Amino acid sequence: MILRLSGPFDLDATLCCGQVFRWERRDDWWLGVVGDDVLRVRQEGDVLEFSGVDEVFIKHYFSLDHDIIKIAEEIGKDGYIKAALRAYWGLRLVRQPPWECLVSFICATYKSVAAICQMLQKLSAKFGEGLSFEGYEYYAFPSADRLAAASLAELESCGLGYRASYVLETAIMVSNGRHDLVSIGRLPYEQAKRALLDFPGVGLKVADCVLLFSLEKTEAFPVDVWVKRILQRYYIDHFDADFARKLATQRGLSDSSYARLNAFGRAYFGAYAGYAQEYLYHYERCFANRKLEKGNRAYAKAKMS
DNA sequence: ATTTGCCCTGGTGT
DNA sequence: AACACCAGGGCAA
Repeated sequence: MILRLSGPFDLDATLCCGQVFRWERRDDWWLGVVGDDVLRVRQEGDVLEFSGVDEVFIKHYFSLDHDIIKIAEEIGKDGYIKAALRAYWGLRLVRQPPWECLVSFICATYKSVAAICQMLQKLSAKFGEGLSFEGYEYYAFPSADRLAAASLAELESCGLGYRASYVLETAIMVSNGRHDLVSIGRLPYEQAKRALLDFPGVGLKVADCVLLFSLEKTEAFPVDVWVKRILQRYYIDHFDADFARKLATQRGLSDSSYARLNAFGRAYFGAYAGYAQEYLYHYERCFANRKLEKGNRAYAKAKMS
């Protein structure tokens, strides 16, 4: 099927920016499993070609209803974010199934993206329902019920390490029906965040990722080591000297420091702070780090405000 | 209220 | 080839 895009969209950036882990490239197609559907997509200019699902699904999953131009005007507060917007223009948030998203980011702690992909792949192959699509075998992401019935050893065999018990306990909580992700998603941002913190393995950062990537809280602003670095490099003037020194010296990121950086992101970028976070994050990881030398980075900073 | 050490394991670079 | 090194945090002491 063919869909002519009416707004900016960059499929590659959208799938590579660290929000999803179960898409793979085969030739010039992207293949993914979403819920119980296997689908493939490719983009050529303003034409999106796809199969496996209908147009309504594609528009919803890739957030094609979001007005990127308006969002960019709203979050484009300075030269640095504008450069990121330019570099990956058309990057969009994906509306992921909440359960898979929750497990993904519980598994993501202290792991590289490649390792996260592998853990989720093993989990799906071991516990997920088999789905065949155009001659290949795929697996749906296992339900909470299925994972709740798994043993700790089985989960560990998927490479989860100490995350196995977090996933198991979380699966049991969801499976019991006492913690419903859809209901949590209906709460306002702060309340939904508090509710997510009940799950073992879910701290402030994981909660913000789940809120942003699957519960449609576009104001969520996850702060990981990359975002912390970005804020230190380009936005440090927005914080007092004491806090700046604290950020530079403390090893990880305490809850209070997290809360401050997170609050800044939401106050500064506004209702679509999550979009700002994704553009900044992807830009810093893929573009600024490699292609820009220190001189250019200083240049980018000089262009701010 | 904050800080510190530990958690498992696979990917990546040398 | 084998072997450090460490990664997109959370938790408990």
